[in-house]
Amino acid sequence: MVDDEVIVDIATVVSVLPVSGFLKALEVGKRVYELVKEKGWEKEIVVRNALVDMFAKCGSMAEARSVFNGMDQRDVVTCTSLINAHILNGDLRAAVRLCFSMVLEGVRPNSVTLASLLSVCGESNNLMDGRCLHGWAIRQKLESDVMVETSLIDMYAKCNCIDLSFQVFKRTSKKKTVPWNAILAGCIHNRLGNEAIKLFKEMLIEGVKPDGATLKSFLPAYAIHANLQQAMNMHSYLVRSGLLSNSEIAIAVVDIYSKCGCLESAHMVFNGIPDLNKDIYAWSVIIPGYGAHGNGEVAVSLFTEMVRAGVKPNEVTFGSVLHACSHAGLVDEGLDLFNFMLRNYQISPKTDHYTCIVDLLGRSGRPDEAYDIIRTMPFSPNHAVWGALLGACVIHGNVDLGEIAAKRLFELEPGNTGNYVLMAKIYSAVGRWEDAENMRRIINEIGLRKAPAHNLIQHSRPRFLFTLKEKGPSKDLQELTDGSDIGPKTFPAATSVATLKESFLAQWPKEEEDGPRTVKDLKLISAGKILENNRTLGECQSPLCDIPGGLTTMHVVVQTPPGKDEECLNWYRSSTWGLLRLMKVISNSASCIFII
DNA sequence: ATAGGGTTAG
Repeated sequence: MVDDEVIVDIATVVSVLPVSGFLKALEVGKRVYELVKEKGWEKEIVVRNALVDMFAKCGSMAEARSVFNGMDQRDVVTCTSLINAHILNGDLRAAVRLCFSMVLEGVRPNSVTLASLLSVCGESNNLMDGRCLHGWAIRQKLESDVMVETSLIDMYAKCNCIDLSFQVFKRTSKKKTVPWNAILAGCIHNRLGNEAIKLFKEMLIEGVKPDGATLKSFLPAYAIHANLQQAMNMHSYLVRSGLLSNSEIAIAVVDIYSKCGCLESAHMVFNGIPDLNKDIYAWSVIIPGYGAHGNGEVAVSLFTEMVRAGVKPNEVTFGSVLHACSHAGLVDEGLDLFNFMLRNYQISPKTDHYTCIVDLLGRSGRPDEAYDIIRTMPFSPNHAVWGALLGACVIHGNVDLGEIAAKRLFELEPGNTGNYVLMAKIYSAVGRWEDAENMRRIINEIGLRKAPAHNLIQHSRPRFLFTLKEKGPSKDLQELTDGSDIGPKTFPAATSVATLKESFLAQWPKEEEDGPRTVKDLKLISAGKILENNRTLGECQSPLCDIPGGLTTMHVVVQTPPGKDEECLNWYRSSTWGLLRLMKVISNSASCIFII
């Protein structure tokens, strides 16, 4: 366009900058910046926003910052762009800090801002920050935004709190596809296959149209279930609806048939995928499919086929093919592949790879070599690696190595009686009855102590910052936040409790008479500590609370004049304190608890 | 015409 002397306007540069960002084409972006300066468009906020975003997406934080700092006026897009840049850099703290300074500058975050922050909380399993942001969303009155709801559902599900996802989901309008997709994906993430299938049916009944993402989220439900009849029903639905021509969906079907143990059908669907679309993910479904069912030869030949097709194997693929080898006892193939991985791909083997090799060598009657591998591992072997060696020793009746492995396993998994069982088997096999009896005795002792089994799934119940016992939060809030604190607000950190009480009351406009009269009680979380009358009550674990500049969360009980609760409340809601939330009206005499 | 939620592997 420029070369052809077509007239370029602001819309042109604003359209081309996101493309530069997407392609990480920094040089192009810089040329556009030159053009912008030439034309004198730097004052335009849209243009500068697009520039900030472009530089950030190209990984050039310094230039993004410099454009940002040079702006005399910023809007929510400017800030969100830079927040995303911080997230891209893996710096959530910086992102949140920016979010709060944005509020101080008078720029209100919107659903897009929240969605970005929530999404990173989910990815990093950061439930604490996620909950704080939820609270913040409530106070910003953004919690009913469908985008925020979707992000919340996703965040809670990724933090393994599917119950909270459902609570948010319950409140959505249920008209749009995306929240459904989020809750379906959340169920799958939490391995709730039945629940997902039920929801999918509900979705159809409600008349919500499933899209490609819905099916991609939902199909793994059948892999969890591994019910062949149901799987075939779904398969025929996908054929009839034409959705199977979508390769990603076809790959999901391959996985379903593999999990159902129906490799013939799995392979048939796999063959139906165009070669060009057989990416690393497709191969990573079919190879372990054969591996899991003991057909190592096919798994290895598929692996070879994949490499020949020009798809570069990675850690995962090597893991599956090694597992297939160890499962099928293909010693030479497995060792060859292990060396191939080290030599040709510079992939540093992980614990799973070592487990396979130890298992392979050990079970094929080469336990000494297996032990050599363990000794030369670059990191300390975990229970799986020692377990593979112990298992091999059981097969071959190798007491000495068995004892070495068992000793480590007893330390690593003190509650796992299975290791003692295996050791007892070895002793029995070689006629060391007393030692075997000794193992049996220990197993009983462990049973009596009721030591937690090593493989018990730990439920990740949310830990609360604190709860208000006798004056619990109101029901609707409890439903959403489970009674826990819902997060910090911007407020000077070093303020004393007394000053806070005063300033709280001072918010009420002088000309109004019927305002809150006294602060009955005030609890404060400040700079990571929960304080009451300057005494530390406990640690606040949210990293958001010790952000420089000061963030404070307060619980306040205020005495308001009879009949004036609502009025006082509404005023506080719209006041400069702004981020205020009523927890509970204690009695008719109108004392209230606020969380700020 | 600038920011953007749900979506793949062992």
